[in-house]
Amino acid sequence: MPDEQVSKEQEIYAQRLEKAQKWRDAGFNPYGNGYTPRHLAGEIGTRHEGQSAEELEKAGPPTYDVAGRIILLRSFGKMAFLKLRDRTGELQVQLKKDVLGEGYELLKHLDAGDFVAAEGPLIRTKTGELTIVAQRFTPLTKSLLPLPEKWHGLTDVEVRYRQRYLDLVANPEVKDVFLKRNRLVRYIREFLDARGFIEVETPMMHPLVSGAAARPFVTHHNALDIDLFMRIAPELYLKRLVVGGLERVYEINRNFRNEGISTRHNPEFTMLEFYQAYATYEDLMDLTEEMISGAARAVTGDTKVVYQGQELDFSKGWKRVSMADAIREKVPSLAPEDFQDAEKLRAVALEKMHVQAERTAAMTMNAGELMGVLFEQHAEGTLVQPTFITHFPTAVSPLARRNDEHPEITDRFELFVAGREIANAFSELNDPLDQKGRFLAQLEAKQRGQAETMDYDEDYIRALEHGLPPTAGEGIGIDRLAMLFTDAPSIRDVILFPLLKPLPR
RNA sequence: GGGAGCGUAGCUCAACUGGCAGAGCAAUGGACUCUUAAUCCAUAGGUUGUGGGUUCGAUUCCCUCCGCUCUCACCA
Repeated sequence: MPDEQVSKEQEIYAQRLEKAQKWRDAGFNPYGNGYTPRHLAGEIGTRHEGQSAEELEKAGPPTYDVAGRIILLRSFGKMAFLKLRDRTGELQVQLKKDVLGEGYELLKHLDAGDFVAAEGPLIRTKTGELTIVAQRFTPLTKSLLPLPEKWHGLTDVEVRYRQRYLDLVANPEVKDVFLKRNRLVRYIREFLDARGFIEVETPMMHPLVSGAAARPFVTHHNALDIDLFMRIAPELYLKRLVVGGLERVYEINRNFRNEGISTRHNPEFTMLEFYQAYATYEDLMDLTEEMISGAARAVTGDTKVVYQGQELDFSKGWKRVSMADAIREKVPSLAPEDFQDAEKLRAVALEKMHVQAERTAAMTMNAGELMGVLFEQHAEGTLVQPTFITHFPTAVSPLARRNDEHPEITDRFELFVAGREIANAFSELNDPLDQKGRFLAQLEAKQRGQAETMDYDEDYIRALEHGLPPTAGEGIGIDRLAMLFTDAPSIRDVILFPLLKPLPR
């Protein structure tokens, strides 16, 4: 590294190291520990919100002791204002030479980004801002790197995701997103706990690929010398627990799918899955309305939520439409009986397929699979308001119970909002012989070249043979729900550390 | 993986048709005891993502590679 060519960042770094030394010279460890502030910025602000300068003065100004990061620093020679931020809010601190005496010299060695503590009486300044006049001032942690610019903040999305800590400092609204996400998850836990569900944790590393149609990550255990799959879904484990008598269980945890990344897909994402014995998929539609409309209110304050410019109404009474009807609404040429006719469905599906690989795959699909394709092609994206789509083909529902009247469809629904799948639920298939056949059909689909298929899970069949009570289960994508409630255009905005390609070196 | 776009100072952004790389904030030195993007004076800060090519001359045009964004495919 050439000595003459010192970058700006290195220059600031060196300057700040020197300032840290000045702290030490003044008797303060720039990386010390053990200071416990007695008050919080936000609480002070709330408590004295309505009080004028005179009222504060008359009552005898209360003394407060706060600590936080300096996010703004303005010096006027013999006086300076700092703005401190802690976890509850921001508060201005005034440093005065005539109050602090020698201690005021430390000001020269402060930067925006440093952590400090200040103690003193609370006043209102001439411009009306609540301000602690520091009588005691304690530097706590020296920051060696400069903060992003105060006015424009940090907008480079790559830096925002890679260095989320900087994003949180520079863009306070980011914190609100994750507070809302936290409120969402807490609401769901309280909702399910109140209904007698118990929260469990099932394996993340699976010997088999099961529970969903997706490509897995493969990992290896050294001591056992076996390959394992990062789970794509917890489904089969949770249902084993229902077999064991845990009649209402849920898990909120990560799933991993080795697929593309987009504004709606992160390789690891958070799913709620819950299972309720003696319930049907129709019961779960009611429960889902209750839970999600309640969550909308708990998180945003209203059941009407504006997402990317369009109002979504989560008030109960959502539309319930069969998949066939949803397709027929967009493709009127299809008659109800056509959904048994693979050739007819294929002809319609091919109209919208232009990639050769896609067309080739369509050639071997059966009627049920083609119906799924047609739904995605024509209907899915148009479902803006919360809508339950029901009666999924059995061919694309390997774990769902067949409908009693129509065995080619299942007792299943998915919830769509803003054109996206948010939830997937069904009455569980608890007939072990039928389940065997469905697993075999998955193997057959794999033979045909479908990459996303489930393995045959012998132990799961054995569990079913011991008896799974009539049960309904559901999975809800927490990240996507969080997107809707925080008006986030990208899933990366609701995941603290989304997966990015590592930078070279 | 395909397509489109982007990458300039620590941050936010300029630089016309190819002609001396600039501003604001941040930084440094100075003035200032009530600021709210404080103000004023001065100073410093760059291998224009990387590597190559065209050209008298490249931030600008072409190609390689790296990263990001959007989009299609896959999926939730």
